[in-house]
Amino acid sequence: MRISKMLFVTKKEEPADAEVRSHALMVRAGFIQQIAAGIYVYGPLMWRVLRKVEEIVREEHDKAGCQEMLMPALQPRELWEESGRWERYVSEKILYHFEDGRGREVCLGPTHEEVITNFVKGKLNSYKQLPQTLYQIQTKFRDEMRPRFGLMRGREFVMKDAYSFDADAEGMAASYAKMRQVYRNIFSRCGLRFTPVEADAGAIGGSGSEEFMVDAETGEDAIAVCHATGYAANTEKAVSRIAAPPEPAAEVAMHKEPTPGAKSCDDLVALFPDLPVERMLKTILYRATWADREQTVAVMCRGDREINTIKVLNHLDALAVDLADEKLVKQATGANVGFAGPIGLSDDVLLLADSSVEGVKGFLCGGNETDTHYLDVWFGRDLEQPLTKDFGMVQAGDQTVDGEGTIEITRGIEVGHIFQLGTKYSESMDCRFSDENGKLQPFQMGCFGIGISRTAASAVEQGHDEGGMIWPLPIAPYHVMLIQMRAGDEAQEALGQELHDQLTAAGIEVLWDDRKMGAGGKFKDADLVGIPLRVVVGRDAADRKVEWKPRTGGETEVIAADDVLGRIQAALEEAGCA
RNA sequence: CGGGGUGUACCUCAGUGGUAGAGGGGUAGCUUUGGGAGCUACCAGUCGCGGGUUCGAAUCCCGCCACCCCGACCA
Repeated sequence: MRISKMLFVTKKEEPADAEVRSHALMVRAGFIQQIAAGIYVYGPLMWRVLRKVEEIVREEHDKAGCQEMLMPALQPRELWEESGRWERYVSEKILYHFEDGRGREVCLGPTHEEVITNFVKGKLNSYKQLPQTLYQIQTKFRDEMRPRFGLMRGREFVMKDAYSFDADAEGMAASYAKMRQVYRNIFSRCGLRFTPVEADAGAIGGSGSEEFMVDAETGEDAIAVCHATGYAANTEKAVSRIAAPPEPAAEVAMHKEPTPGAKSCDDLVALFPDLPVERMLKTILYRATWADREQTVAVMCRGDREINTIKVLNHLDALAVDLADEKLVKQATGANVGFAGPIGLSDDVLLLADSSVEGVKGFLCGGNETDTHYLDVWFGRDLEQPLTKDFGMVQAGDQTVDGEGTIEITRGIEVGHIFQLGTKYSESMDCRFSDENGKLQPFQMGCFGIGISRTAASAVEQGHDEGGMIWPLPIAPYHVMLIQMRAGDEAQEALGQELHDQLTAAGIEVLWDDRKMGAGGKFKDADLVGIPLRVVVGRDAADRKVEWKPRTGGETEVIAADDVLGRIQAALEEAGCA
């Protein structure tokens, strides 16, 4: 394709509102344009990238026996009432919903468990038809509270979602394991560095779940990894083993200490320099919300640790667990914020503790009285140890639970998430099949998502330099950038055309910069757009010589025009997209 | 939804009460031609919207809207 005939518009200046490189570069290069918060136009080059990602996704799914289909984005309220998710999605303000012209309520699908479950109902009737996995690639709509980072978190985005149907839990686990491999293949083929991690299932529900994280500093998720043991988990879910707390020198009776203004552990460390922070126990207050009630919950943990509210939420099986506001803290503790403790809390407060408090002797904790803490407190002696469970957040330097390795915290972009749903939707929507004994059973379902547009953006987040984007060859908008130095030069024009035609005939996608403009601008644009392979037709065109100049790495090399095709084919093969 | 910020040309921005600006961009011409080249001329704005104060408002005040950033959800 000749650039001179294309809508190819780049900007010299960065957009003012782009926070991350992928966003800024894609806007500068004209790949995307924002039209509202979290809503983007995909330009011709972007669309080529998205189609390449989609094609890899399709091929891998089809190879694994999955069947592609397409479900509607527009969905009736009734379907969501059946699964019981309407209320929750509406109250969490995720769902785009409105009345149609006849006063019926509809929504734009944020996900498709309801539609697919409804679709297979009455079609998959027998265990003999199982297992099956169906998928689609489609635009999803979610009214994100905070869209950001360009395509990373949009309100409208392209997603691949797949759903598996099995007769029993073993079957579901097998379907899940198969998809796990499909996902590894997909992200590998896209040329991305990624880490599969154990994950929390969140609002989708179900048992096991894993996320696929593209390694990137700017990722929104923190992940705990251990290179020695191969452990990898989202910090929402991650577990670890921590060092035992230091023992007190002597057993002293519990007593109150004045601690004016000491609201945080830092303040207390300053006040009690001889007391290790591991022997200061924090008590954090939360408000837990269920569909029909609320409850104030206090969770204790060691001073050097943090609470993981997702673990608390899962333990309580609540809809939400939020940090208590000042008013609630005063009501529960009778004190200002910063002095909550386990002793003398209001009776209606549920007290829990993270396992980090186990074995802590002679500790300091809040006094439930402004400017007061208790010192030298012992569980068993001064109060009973509350229900203790892992409610903690892993920290860099923790041991893995098996004690075989050390955890470090890195960041990633969640591009895929796979779930074992179990019977959550098949039960609620009464979607069943007949088993070997003729008994009706709900399907064991799995669901599997890939953010197509996010995957594309994450490739840029992972591949860029000061000059611009660096696309992995398998998903680059074109395979090769053919730069013709001077428009109008006869030898260059002829060789450019010859190469373009030859490569195109060989199935290679060529972006041919034949524009009448200075060399500087062409090179800058080539760097910005980031086509990984580059051929320059310039002053040696009459001798049938060109420059081989990949986007990154390596010196510029003068090669014979006749060798270009071979070079490109070798590069394609090496990148696994031959 | 809470807290903070910004809205001026297609883009990036300057402009603190007195005739709306610069750079980039686009168009035309001449010169140039290996890392965003030079000159000339031209194009381009209801200063987010509504109200108010004032002889006079981009500028001051009030309201609204949009976008961005920081916190709770998710691909």
